[in-house]
Amino acid sequence: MKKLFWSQGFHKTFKDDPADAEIPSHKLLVRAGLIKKVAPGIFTYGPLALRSIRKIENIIREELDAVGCQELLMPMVQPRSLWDETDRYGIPELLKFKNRNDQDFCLGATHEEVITDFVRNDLTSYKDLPVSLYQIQTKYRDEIRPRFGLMRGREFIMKDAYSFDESEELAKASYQRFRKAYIQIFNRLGLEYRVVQADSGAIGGNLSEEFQVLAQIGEDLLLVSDKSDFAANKEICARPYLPTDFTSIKNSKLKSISEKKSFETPGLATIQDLANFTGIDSKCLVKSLFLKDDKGKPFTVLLRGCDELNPIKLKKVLDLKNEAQMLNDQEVLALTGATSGSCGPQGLNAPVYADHYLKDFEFYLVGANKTGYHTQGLKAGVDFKVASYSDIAFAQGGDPSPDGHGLLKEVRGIEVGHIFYLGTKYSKSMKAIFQDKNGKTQPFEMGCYGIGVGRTMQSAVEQSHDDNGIIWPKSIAPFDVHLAVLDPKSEDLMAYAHKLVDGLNEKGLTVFVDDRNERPGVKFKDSDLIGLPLRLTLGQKSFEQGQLEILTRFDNQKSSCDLDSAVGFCLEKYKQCR
RNA sequence: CGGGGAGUAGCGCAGUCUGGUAGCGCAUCUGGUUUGGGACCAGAGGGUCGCAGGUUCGAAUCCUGUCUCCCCGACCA
Repeated sequence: MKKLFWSQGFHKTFKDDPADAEIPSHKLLVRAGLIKKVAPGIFTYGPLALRSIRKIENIIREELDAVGCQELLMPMVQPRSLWDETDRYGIPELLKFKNRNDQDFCLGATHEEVITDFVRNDLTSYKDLPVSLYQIQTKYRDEIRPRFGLMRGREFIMKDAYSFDESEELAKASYQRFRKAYIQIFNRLGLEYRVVQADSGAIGGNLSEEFQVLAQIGEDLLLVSDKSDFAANKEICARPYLPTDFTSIKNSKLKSISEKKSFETPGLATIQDLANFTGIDSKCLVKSLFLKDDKGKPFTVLLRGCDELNPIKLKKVLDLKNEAQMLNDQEVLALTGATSGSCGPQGLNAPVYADHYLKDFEFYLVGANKTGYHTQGLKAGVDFKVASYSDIAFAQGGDPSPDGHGLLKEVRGIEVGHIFYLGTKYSKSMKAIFQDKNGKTQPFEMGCYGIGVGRTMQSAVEQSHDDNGIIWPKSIAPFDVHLAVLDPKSEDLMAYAHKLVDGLNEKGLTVFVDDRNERPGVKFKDSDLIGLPLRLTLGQKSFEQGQLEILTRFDNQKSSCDLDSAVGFCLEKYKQCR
């Protein structure tokens, strides 16, 4: 549809913010009538929202088609049997149900199983590779807590793509092709974003990047270099080793901690307490954490006092199935004989894993394993054994960038895209194999690639709005032009409006015409709220003077032109829009 | 699941403490006056006050139970 006359269609806007919305983009999408909640995390997309979604989808289609990816459509309802093959039916996000024959099904939360099943047995030769396929489809994930409108929904539109290759090297080449296509896509969408290193999470694999739209309300914490394009999700951001400056020990009232002795430290519970008590900077102190692995076996983790344990890094270093759990107070007491705050690594029946920043710690000042006491002068390797030194703490803003260029700063992002190299995780468990050049059977090397379509739309709104409403990037605006006809009862005016719309349509611009019997103020407010790139105002007064007024929404600048040359003028103005 | 808050007209809310038979703004409909930044006047429609039970002459209001929604956290392919 190239044009829409409001009085003939259904569209509703609202003055009040919805009570359940917290962030601007959510409020604006609801107020502008684009989306309406049906149940938590489940929305109806109104006609205008759908137009924007279709534009996003089409940009995705064009760029993926350009790299040889084929579109298909998989079912939303999936049989349990497929998920049992990969042992993923237990994932709590799956919405499960039975049919009348008591057979188990779930709603598609992702489609690795279905796509792998689609190609196996039919894609059998290396000669047919590489293959990549994508779909744009509604997914359902039974999120614990949906929020922020389309940002974290239960039902959401997603583009998911999958690649199949004959070797790791070629799979990684496919990954890079998708990466490039994604960059094209997000550039065309007009979003401010970063490509960040990411955790591959439960989906598996070991090469993974996220496309993060930068926004204050983003749920993800990112670390980005101020000097290079390095960026990583804080969850996994590496932390280059740096030696610690120990001068605060000399300047403290202890002067030195090399002499081995215990002393009373009543009531100290945190590292900050100990730092205040001793006058030593927390970065020269060591915190001892006590955790247990999958099997409940306890172990000790040592970090600098100023650092925070990163459970995802720890999980990888220790090759755990799940993230390690902290011991509770009773368990700590049972293990160390002291209450937490007075515990250390020495003399325990629990292996010790230390952060690599502790490598140059000559003497440790830690809890004495006796409530209310600390011990100084302990030496790693003498008083306790360290199983490994590795990077297990969170990187933070101000740390050096792992790529050696600049310092990291913390920003927030909305994950709108995610690309993974999967390896053979799914192809192996589902026996999806092909014959290579030597006639040997091999499992496919796979990759998977997602884009949250609705989330992308809302991210654009989050990134581009003002107090009065949305400011659509023109690449995804529901219509290109908002034509406010102030006096729709005037036949002359409406006749001109029709002519103008036809002229604009001919030049490829789509037009949303506000021809309602409303007062001008209402129309201006609604046009600001809906936020199409160009607003044309057609009123009786200016019409009689032969003038048409034009406002570019992105900078709210007004100009006007002769009625006769309006189409050309609009085209010029449209070009200036972002 | 833990902690907090809330369910009253399509939307946003007051009324609940102190029980007396439901109200305001927006939206909707009718008539009129208006008409370049969310108009005004007059009138109208629309609510078993989340649900169930109890107390009471009488319950939106008090008691018990239950369901749902929102926020913070845990989770997140």
